Amino acid sequence: MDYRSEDILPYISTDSIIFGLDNGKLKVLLIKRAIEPSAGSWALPGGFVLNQEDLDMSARRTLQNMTGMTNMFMEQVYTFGQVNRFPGRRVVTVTYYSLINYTLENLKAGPDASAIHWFDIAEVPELVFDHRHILDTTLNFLRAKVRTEPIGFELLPQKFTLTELQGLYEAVLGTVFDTRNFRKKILKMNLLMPLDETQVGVAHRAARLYSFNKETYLKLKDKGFTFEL
Amino acid sequence: MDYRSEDILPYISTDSIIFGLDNGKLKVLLIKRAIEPSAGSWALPGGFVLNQEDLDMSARRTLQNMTGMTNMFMEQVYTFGQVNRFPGRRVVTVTYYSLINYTLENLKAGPDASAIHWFDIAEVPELVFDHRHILDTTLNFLRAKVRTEPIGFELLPQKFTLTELQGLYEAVLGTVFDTRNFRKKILKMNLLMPLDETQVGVAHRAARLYSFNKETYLKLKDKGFTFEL
DNA sequence: GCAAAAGTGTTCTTCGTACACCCATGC
DNA sequence: GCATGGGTGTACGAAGAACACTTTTGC
Repeated sequence: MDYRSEDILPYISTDSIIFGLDNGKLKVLLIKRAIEPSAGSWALPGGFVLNQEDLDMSARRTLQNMTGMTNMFMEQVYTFGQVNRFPGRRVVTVTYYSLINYTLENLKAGPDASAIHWFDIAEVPELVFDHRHILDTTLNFLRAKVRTEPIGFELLPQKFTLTELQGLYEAVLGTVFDTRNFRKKILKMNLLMPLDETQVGVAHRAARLYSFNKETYLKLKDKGFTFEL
Repeated sequence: MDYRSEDILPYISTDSIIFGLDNGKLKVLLIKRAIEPSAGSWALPGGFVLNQEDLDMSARRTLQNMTGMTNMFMEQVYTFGQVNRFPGRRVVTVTYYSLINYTLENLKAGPDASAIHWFDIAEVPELVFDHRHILDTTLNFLRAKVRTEPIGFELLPQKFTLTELQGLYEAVLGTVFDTRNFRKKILKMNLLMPLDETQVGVAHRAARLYSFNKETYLKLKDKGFTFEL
């Protein structure tokens, strides 16, 4: 995790907005900076891009170092390059967001951070630089995207109940759906495989589990189908 | 237009995809490179970002130098940063697109270009580096955007006919609309002001002119209205 | 008067929305 | 047996899609 200065692109960083879902709440992963400028403040995880590294790889590396995960869902959002967005020098940052299956285990803060923490999206502390603006922009981007592409599933375990799915959309979009209409709509798309399994260990009627069928989605998409919620 | 090397960010450029509408055809403005690498090839207009210049300003400067226009509609699309996208050195490029009211007058190629030309979107020549990929990505972006935000008007003169408007959407989206349904839908939004003017100099019944009412749109948008075509 | 584009309504189908009760399970 | 969430259908209204003819103007 230590790089020689001749190995990095001095003007370009990537920052990542990592979303997770905990108990029907949308969460975002933040780090506490251990290095100047603004050591001790909360910030989005990120870092400088290496000379021999694609932008996407840079963002993936950040997330991989913290979570150990590879092959996670990740997309570029926007590039912020105001002259004075970063104190003391010019840094343009390319931002990515990621949707991961929320776990508290195995989070590593990394050498540049003294702490790492999941924050409820409604309780994010003050952030360094323009990171609050970046977060807001990304959240709007996510809200638009989640309604027109079936990416929400990335936040859930592979097997999930329809109630969990509805809760995910309610958390991300900040709205409430009618249960009957929501089920009707999502099931009519034929993207969900009903499994011969139900929840276990719940103190009420156990819900049927479903899984998202990505192959079917890709086939339907080719034929002109668009996911829309 | 000549900058000292200490005034530029050596790793970051902006490229612009400039769209215009000519006679119901979507066009894109390209330059012929006058400098190495790949002098003599067609390319997207662009250039390095200055040290004391926001990314948006860099893209605007490019367009301003070519057209003399200021305050044109312009939006960031995506940032391309593959290690080997540019020959010989690492350059990350932030791409913008612009929609302008098509004119052939006053186009200046600038010092880095030996020619400048509007190409029909279906007849774009071979482009340098990854510019073909950038153009394709931007075209997809535009197609998605134009259906959910009233940006298409930027391609038309201030006063236009409904037939011109329909032709614009058909050119951008590559589809055909039913005239009656198109008019019904667009007029019901109440975003168009019918003017007491009609076309002149046409060899058939003169069409009524309309203009887009941006203030009304912004008010409606605040109340939750979304443009959708 | 004819060529060329402007302008206009109705029907049918599809989709969105509103709404309330019984079911299965764990404790 | 009761508390908790799971699961289901129908009726109404709104919006989208299909479709053809008359009007105006320049030449």
